[in-house]
Amino acid sequence: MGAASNAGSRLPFPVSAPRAHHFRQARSGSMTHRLRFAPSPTGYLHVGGARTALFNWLFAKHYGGQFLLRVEDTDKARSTAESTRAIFEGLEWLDLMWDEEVVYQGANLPRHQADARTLLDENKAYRCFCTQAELEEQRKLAEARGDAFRYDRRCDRLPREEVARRVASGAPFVVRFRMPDGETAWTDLVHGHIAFPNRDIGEGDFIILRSDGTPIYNLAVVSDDIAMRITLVMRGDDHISNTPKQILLYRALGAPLPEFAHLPMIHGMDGKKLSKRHGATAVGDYQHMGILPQAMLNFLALLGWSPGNDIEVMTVPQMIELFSSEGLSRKAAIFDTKKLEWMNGQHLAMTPAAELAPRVAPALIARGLTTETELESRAAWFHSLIDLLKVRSRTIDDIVHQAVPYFGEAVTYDADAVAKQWKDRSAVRELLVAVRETLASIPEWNMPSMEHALHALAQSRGVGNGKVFQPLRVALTGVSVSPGIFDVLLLLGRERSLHRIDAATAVLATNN
RNA sequence: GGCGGUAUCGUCUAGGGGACUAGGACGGGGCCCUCUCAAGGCCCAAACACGGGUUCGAAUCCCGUUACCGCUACCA
Repeated sequence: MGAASNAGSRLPFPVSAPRAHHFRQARSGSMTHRLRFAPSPTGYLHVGGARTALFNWLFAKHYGGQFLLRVEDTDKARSTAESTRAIFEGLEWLDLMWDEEVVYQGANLPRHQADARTLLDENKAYRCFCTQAELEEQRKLAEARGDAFRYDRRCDRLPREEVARRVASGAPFVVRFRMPDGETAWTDLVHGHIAFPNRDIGEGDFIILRSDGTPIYNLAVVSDDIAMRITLVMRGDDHISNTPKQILLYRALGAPLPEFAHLPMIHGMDGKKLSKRHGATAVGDYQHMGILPQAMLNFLALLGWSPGNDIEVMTVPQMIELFSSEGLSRKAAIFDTKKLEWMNGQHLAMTPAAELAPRVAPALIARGLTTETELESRAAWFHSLIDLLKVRSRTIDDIVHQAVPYFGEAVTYDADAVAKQWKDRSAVRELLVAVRETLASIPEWNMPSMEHALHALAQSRGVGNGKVFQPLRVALTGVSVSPGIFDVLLLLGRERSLHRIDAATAVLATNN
């Protein structure tokens, strides 16, 4: 439909009215939203993470508010500086920029400990001296009985003096949060009402502080989200079962509850969670494949969100305009690179050559085909080359590949093209000599002159245009696929075109 | 095992009780355009997981089953 043709301009449709279900409506009003993307730096920026970041960012842009970035580097064993940098680079490439200073969770250790201390002081948490070995034993026992393991609170029953004695003696302990009775529920922006009976939350009184004094994920997250005044926690739905624990922590800490939105996961083509096995899963992989960031964003946005009205190809401003938390889906999506490539082709076609040039040029230069100065001196020519190639490409790499014949003096003849189009070598040679003569004699090197001359030539020989154009195409480019023959002639220019035809006839003169 | 979540063409999805002969897109097949390749246009194949309800009427609401996914750590 009209999506592609309209994508570059204004929105060709009215934005549909909000749906009736109030739980799908984002909180509105004068308050300003604060959202965050909180990756742990244990690898590259994954497409799933990128999509989570995108939705957080879109929400902030559409509804108004801040998009923040927090690096969850509390897992010292797995966190690395390289990963942190890779995440920044991925986000920067996608242009998903954050509004405030990056927060490093590891730097907030004192506050995390203070929050645990508060909970301890208010008797909402207690010290547990059980060792991991003991706990493991209890788990095994529970499993043998066919029961779900739940911590039996034995340390919560320790007399005050005993706890004091053990602490004084330096016995290691963790801090456990005391799970209250009842039920914990919330209204999820994508799932609606979700409730957990408290007795089913995890293994009972969960640990919030390790024996080395560092916080467990759920405490660190809640402490930081409170400190950052986050109003909407939007993250993968693998966190649904963490949410009741976190809600309990907010309440215990006396902090206002944010809203929650749990996004569906992204799976590989086999329906399983995306992993290395599925090939490229890092956004950097796609950057290097020649995918445009706006196409990546567009594709990712459609995985788990739909603007309705059969709209698919959108610019970033259009995505912001159309974004709505009501269009979020609950179903896990499969990452299909075929559609990503198509999407990229759409974006390539609608992106001006001037904007594409800085992405194409480095690859051309790296291949030794040209230099920066040459490209700069022939900017208009370079742009028209890109315009001709972008519509027949799905990635930047495709453009680069197809651009090869337009640089340098010599052409490399593709064996298949030669075999097919230059089958009768002497006849083709004779034809090309005639073509050369015709082109050499046209008054001006422009489209109408060339068209007129070459059509006349074909007609006089009683053959179809293709019979002339295809052998010529091979002579000019070395391949049998290219933009229209007159565009090629124009791109190459009179001198180089004629030279290449001469070179081809010379080659054809030799037997093989 | 327990708890939670999800279920529409192969894939992304529209759908919110009657407008459904279930729409669009990718991919696949065909045709048109045409100097090749793209792009574009047209056409075809292709889905409501299953079983019960509720209702005059269910893809849509309820229950169950099944399947898949997630969580079930002193990981995040």
